[in-house]
Amino acid sequence: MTVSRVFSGRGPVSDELRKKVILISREHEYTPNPLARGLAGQRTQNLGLIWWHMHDMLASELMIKIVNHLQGFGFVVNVADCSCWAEKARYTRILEDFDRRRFEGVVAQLDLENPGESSILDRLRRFPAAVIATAYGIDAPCDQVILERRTGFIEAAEYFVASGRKTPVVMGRHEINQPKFDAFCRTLQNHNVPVKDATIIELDYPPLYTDEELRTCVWRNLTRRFPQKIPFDALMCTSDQEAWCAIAWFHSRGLRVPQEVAVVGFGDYMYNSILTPPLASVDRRLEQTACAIDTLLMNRLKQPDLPPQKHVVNMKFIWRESAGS
Amino acid sequence: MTVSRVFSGRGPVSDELRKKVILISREHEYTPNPLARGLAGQRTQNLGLIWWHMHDMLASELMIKIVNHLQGFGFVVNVADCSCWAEKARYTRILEDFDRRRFEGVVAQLDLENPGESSILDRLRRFPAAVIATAYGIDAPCDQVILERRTGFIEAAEYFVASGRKTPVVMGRHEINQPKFDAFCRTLQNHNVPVKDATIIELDYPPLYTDEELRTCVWRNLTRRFPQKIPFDALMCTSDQEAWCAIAWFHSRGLRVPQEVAVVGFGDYMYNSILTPPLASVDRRLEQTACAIDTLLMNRLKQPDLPPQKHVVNMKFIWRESAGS
DNA sequence: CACTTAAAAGGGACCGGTCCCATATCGCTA
DNA sequence: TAGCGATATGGGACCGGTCCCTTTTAAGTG
Repeated sequence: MTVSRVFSGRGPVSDELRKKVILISREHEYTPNPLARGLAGQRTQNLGLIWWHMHDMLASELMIKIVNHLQGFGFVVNVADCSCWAEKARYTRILEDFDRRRFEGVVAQLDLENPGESSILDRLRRFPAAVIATAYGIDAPCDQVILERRTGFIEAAEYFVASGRKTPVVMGRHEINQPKFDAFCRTLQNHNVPVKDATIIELDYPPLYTDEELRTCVWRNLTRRFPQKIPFDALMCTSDQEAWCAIAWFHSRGLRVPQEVAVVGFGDYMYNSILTPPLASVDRRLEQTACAIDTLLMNRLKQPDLPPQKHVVNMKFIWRESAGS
Repeated sequence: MTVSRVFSGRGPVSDELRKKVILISREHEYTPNPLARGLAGQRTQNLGLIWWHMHDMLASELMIKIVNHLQGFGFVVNVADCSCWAEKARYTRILEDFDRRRFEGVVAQLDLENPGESSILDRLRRFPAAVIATAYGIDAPCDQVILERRTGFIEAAEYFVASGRKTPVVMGRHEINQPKFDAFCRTLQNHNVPVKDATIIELDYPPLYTDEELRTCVWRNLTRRFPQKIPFDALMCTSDQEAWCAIAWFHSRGLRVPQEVAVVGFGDYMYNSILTPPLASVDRRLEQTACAIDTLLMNRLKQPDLPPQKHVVNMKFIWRESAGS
């Protein structure tokens, strides 16, 4: 009937009648039933958001920002979490459910590095989808925002060199950080700083860890590797936590930060400007990332046939006193 | 038709026919359409989760835990955020939308202290709802989990007294923390420790603040109030951030923590066991809170006519070195 | 004023389930 | 074997919209 035209906005209705409909429906507190709408037409005003693991500050903060933005566009956002890394099947099942529920679009956090994701990508392709990827140059058949973490390492390395450090090193878990280590080392080489085995300090804590475990791991590795004197004058870490642990260890050795060792963290989570010394870090650019995701998804909804878009967000070095001057 | 019976589980079907239906539907990859189901029956398998402001670590972590649990029960969770404190209208509008979409239940974070919430409560009552409340003894007509923060303050005060501190004080934003201050002071009095004006150090930073602003505020207030010697030997704070700022200030004055001042934070966010001195704090009991919410909501869905339930979660003092011994 | 043409309004099938009720099936007793 | 009740199955209206197509209305033209 005509009422449908008024509320959906498609099809011609005379101004006079439209006003009458609106008036009457307001009287009766009528609003279209979203379920019926979804069943008949295809617009459910529902979006899905699926995350590999939300228990991660980047993930959760980002999620909240995205939810907030998408809400602003009038969507209802359904959140799903696949915290078990191993369970690819669960991820797929959730996507299937999204499909059944006729969600209009999906925001997915995905590790495109992992070749096993292809079955997920297949399903994802059925929606207008925007993927947050941590991959390095992989072509997925959907829109993606790429979190380029390496820029943080490059900028830190450059800062170290520029401020006269002779022997910068980098520390972190090896498995997931190799590309960042490479970027760091390459930058040093580009500035004629020799890269040795000792330039990379590998940590071996598990993917899910307590602060206590992290602390023990950092102290153990540093103590084992450098029982006497430390052969470096600048340390880049893959997280702020690691950086704080390292600083505590340096202090326990009587080393001053940044005079004797410069330290830079990664992520810029919190407390960095509160504690002493204020910790230099790398800003994750959450706001930009969230905006990029939203824009990509909204554009895709408007123009489904656009070729896949790619948006790179470069994370940025933030100077604070721990980096020295 | 019979298929509906098989999938919905209500109504009698012979085993033979049931097997046949399942077999065939598997062949055709058939699964019931949730939208149609919601439209006809009333079970949408949708839950709503509405938060006053998610940009808050307690809120976001809690939300993630709850989403995770509820997912486990086969629900799809819709997340909504009303970050603007002032906008009560928005909250109500979102609840109306939940209603229209026939959500089966709602988890709501709400500040029951605020008398203006009654219109929200009215709407909330239409659903099976579980409310996370920060209120002190208010009776709402729905299930609630009450986050009892005061226990943390009471336990800290008791610890201070027991460990021989003579002049403990408490610090924080006045507006929202008065009940906690009261609990702290009352505990001191119960142990015959005199409470003076100086026992409460009020901070005046805004509800939304940067780390920088917080730091400045703490330093300014401490410096202004205690230009010479500090008249206390133990400090309880309303957040870990405040505690770290205070510790930094004490260090700048040459005071040792915990020897000359014991310090306890609140929230036990992160880094507390990594940094020096390890910071005593109060655990927010997120896991318990999330479980309580889930249980309450699931029970309510099963038995809608149960009288409103109330579950109190007591936050708990966590000893670490900064509290002294 | 008759005649074309476009815009506005309404009719009815359909989306894919659930639910009430009528009918079919079956075993059991009298 | 007719009669009965309980369980199984199928029919049809309905939930509340959208969309295609037809009919009505209004405006524009020779």
